[in-house]
Amino acid sequence: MRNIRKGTGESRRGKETLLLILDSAKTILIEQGYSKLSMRKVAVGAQISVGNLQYYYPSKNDLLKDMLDHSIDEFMDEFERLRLGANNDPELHLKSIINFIVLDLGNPTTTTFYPELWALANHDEYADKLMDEIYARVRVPLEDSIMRLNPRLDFEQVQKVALFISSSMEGMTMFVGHGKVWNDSIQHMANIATMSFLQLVKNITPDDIQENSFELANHNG
Amino acid sequence: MRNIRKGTGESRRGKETLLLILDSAKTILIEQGYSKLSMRKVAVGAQISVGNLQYYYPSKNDLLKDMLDHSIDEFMDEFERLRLGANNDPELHLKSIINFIVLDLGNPTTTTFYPELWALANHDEYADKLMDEIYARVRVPLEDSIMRLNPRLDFEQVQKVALFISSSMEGMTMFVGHGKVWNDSIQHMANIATMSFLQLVKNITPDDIQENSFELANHNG
DNA sequence: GGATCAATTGTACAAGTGTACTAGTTTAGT
DNA sequence: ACTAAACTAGTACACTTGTACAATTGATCC
Repeated sequence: MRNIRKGTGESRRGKETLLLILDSAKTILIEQGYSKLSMRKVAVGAQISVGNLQYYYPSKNDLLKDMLDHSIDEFMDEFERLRLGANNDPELHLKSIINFIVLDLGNPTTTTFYPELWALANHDEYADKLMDEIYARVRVPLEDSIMRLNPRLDFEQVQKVALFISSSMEGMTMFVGHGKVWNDSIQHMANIATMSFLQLVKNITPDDIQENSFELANHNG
Repeated sequence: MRNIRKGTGESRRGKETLLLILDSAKTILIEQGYSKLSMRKVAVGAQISVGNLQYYYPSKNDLLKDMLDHSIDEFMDEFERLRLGANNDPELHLKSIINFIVLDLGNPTTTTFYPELWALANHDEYADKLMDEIYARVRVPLEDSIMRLNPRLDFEQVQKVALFISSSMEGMTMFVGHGKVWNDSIQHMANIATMSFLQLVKNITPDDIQENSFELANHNG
């Protein structure tokens, strides 16, 4: 709630409407996509008038910002809980993170919200900055596990392996997410991911990363 | 050009305008996102009148369909060329596919077009069907290589490993794509991907995939 | 029991939207 | 040269959009 009009949403009643608004906006984004998200629809969804909506969020952009913040906080809260209950064994910790993230893709909200965010980030500076922040935070526990499992890597290399693992999991969203063709296989995908990432982390050497590109695209056959 | 009005775009001149239209629409989708894509803007971009645009595409939806078809065909043509020049060695073939796809993510068009498509697929049936078709075709050469590199897997398992590899690469789009924070590391990411996927394909067993989920989320510590 | 400010409503407007429709111009075939 | 079809432009309409604004209700405090 950082983008509301100053001195607003401070009473109990005000806070309730604020949540109704954010919930309505999120629901519309998820069910209909950003192109169908309008102030009027949000107002209807929150069962308030357009004027009242504008009292809280003078512009659509202000609403969008807060909605993104709010939606992402919900995920980060859950993720933080997972971090706190971290296992001392880095391998088990890594496994639990992988399982958590991949299975979370099956959540209907996650399945549709994040692709919207990625598309938005290509044209909206705020969404772009927000994305960087979330995924940087998601990578932290990954980096920690990788570092401990493979001391040969320097931090820059650890970062890149963590980035690979994290982005790799995100990519499954469009295929194993809720309602997607391969949704039934989501647990199998989590298994493959676990096995694959663990082997990667244990066996990768600095040379594997730095290795020069071999020219294949041009002279193959 | 399957969704144009019947008996349209058959003269040389007509075909030219058709391409101008599709190009304009694609440019707007990439530069401004789907929410800003309007018939008027497309007409301006193609330097024709709205009326003329409607002559080719009676409805916005018809235009959208053809635009998606057309944009995807461009990628598939390139990809098909890669397939035809396939190496007999399945390992080299796999490597070349990985390198091609990952490095293609750095293409500005790819970077922004595909996230738009993924978001669209969550709310548009046609985009959803189209996505299934593209990625199924991308998976074919992957499945072929995997099958030859690891005969222990049955076809269903091969499919899942191919799906994992394919979706994994797509996930990098938002991080190493054009203009993204990690774009400089795109070749390193391709290296990690190559190393990781190759090890996965060679070493994975049917048991790794089928394995029951271990319960970690609930009782950790 | 006013005073003060948060919360809510309703209306209004300019700009943009998709699309229907009419009337022209250009092109190609005979 | 005539004709039919392909192509192009322009206008019009009903509807949605974001946002500005005035007016009213509600609650809280001294």
